Amino acid sequence: MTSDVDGDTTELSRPARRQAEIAAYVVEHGSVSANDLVEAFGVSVMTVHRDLDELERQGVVRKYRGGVSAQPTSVFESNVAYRLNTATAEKAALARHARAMIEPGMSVMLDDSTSALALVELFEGITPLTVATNFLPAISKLAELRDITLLALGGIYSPTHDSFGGMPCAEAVEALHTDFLFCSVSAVSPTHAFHQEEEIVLVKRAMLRAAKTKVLLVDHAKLQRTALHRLAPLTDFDVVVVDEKTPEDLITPLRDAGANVEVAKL
Amino acid sequence: MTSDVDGDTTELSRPARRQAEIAAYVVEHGSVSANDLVEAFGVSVMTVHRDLDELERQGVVRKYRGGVSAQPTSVFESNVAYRLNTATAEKAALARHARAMIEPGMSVMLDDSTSALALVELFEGITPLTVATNFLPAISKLAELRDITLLALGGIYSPTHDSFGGMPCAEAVEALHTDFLFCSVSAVSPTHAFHQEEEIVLVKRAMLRAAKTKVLLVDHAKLQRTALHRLAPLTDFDVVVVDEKTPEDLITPLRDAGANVEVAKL
DNA sequence: CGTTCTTATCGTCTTCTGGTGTTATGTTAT
DNA sequence: ATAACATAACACCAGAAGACGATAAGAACG
Repeated sequence: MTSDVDGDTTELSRPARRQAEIAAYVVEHGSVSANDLVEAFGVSVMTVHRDLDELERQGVVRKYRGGVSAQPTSVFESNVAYRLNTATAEKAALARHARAMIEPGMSVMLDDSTSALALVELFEGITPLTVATNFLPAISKLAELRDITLLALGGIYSPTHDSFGGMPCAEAVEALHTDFLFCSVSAVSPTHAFHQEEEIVLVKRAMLRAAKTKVLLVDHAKLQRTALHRLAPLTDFDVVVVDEKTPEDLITPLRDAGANVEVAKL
Repeated sequence: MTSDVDGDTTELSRPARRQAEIAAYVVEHGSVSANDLVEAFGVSVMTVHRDLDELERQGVVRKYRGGVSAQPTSVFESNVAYRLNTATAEKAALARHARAMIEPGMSVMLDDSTSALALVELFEGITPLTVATNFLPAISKLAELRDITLLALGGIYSPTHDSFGGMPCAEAVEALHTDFLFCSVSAVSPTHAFHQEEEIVLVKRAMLRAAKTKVLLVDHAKLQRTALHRLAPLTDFDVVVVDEKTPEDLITPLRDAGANVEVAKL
């Protein structure tokens, strides 16, 4: 039996999904041998090793002779493959809601979040548009679109996030000023937004400074989690968008704390 | 009959090749109708339009009702699809020669040239390595490689070159200093390197300032052409690599002018 | 020195998407 | 209004790449 992390199991190719599941399995067990995984997932040793190689490349596990061990769960949680797997329907709803705010001719900044990626899919038709992002999948997609001015935010590539970061990226952000920022984080308390990794926080903070209207996209799973680094108070965002499945009693505290919460329908 | 721009017709997918040929056709005829192209290339109207859309996106032609017209040939010549089509064997040889200069642990900068792209293919095995580039195909490829620190040089995306440029890019370059720069240009005289587009020149100049050892990759076709903007004297480059097919009487003038010319074998 | 684990290489299979034409609908000119 | 042209929306096909396992060669461990 495979340990199903999340309810949602659509989207994403089979190997990628299995890799995410293996990652979860490893995190859960601390450390396991290749043979354990062969049994648990019913694939050949070779395939297991290939999966583990990829996960190691992304920085999620460490390989040693005889098995693998998990890295701190923080990096697992910010792993792209994992994130792509979770709450895709909710993210699509958030993206549609965000899209409605954008008018042709505007400039938009996107962070390296899968929610932002969902938004990119909807850009065709709101042209012309200027989009700045440090997220490689988003960059690749936008490069193929007409009538979109793409401003890539360079920096040091992170295989875990599939995006660019570090000081070079922060500097690139600082040179800009856009109408909108759409971003997401890994955890949201009633008062603040949080993220696990300091490097990412660095870039996100810069982005917050570089945009006029700041929008935070939050699927309801984020509201019950916590993470290490405090990114910013929710009142720093002009809008906080949550999905429809968010229970009322989680929304109220946000509003009480002064956040401007909107609910994305469907 | 299709107008064959260059002797070489390998590499590159069929549609991409046809698009390059269509582009050449349009440049030659100044302006043509879609139906002309249907006859000339033996494909359906729909396909012609799709090709033209793509070429327009790249900035190579302008569409209007009833046909298309050519843009200045300079942009045609710097079109990626076109460049990928030319002298692939020579570029591979140049790349192999360049590869031999690189040792594990070094930092390398690449410009948005197809010669540089050929070099990327050879990077596996020279790890660890730090690579900085503004060329999207190179970035995508490098992102998948292990043990390579990828530093993306962001900026404004150019569909024609499939790379990032402008001031943001130049600034990103200025913040760096690498061991090597491998770059190429569109034309080389006995004394100078040239390029058609000012924006590109801006970035390349910055790159020249940001690297310790500067290597210019030149396939022999470049030696008989000229272009608008003077980029730099050849003596600014530590090495100028030419391919084996270059006639002696084209190499001698370069050496006489003080360039350090090396010939890439095979 | 053998055992266990890992990697390399090959062949097969499948999946998928890129490329295309056809038909139908929309748009712009005259 | 109608003809010419452009786009949109299917559906099809093929080639390529991905995914996987079996086997064999290689490396680390005891």
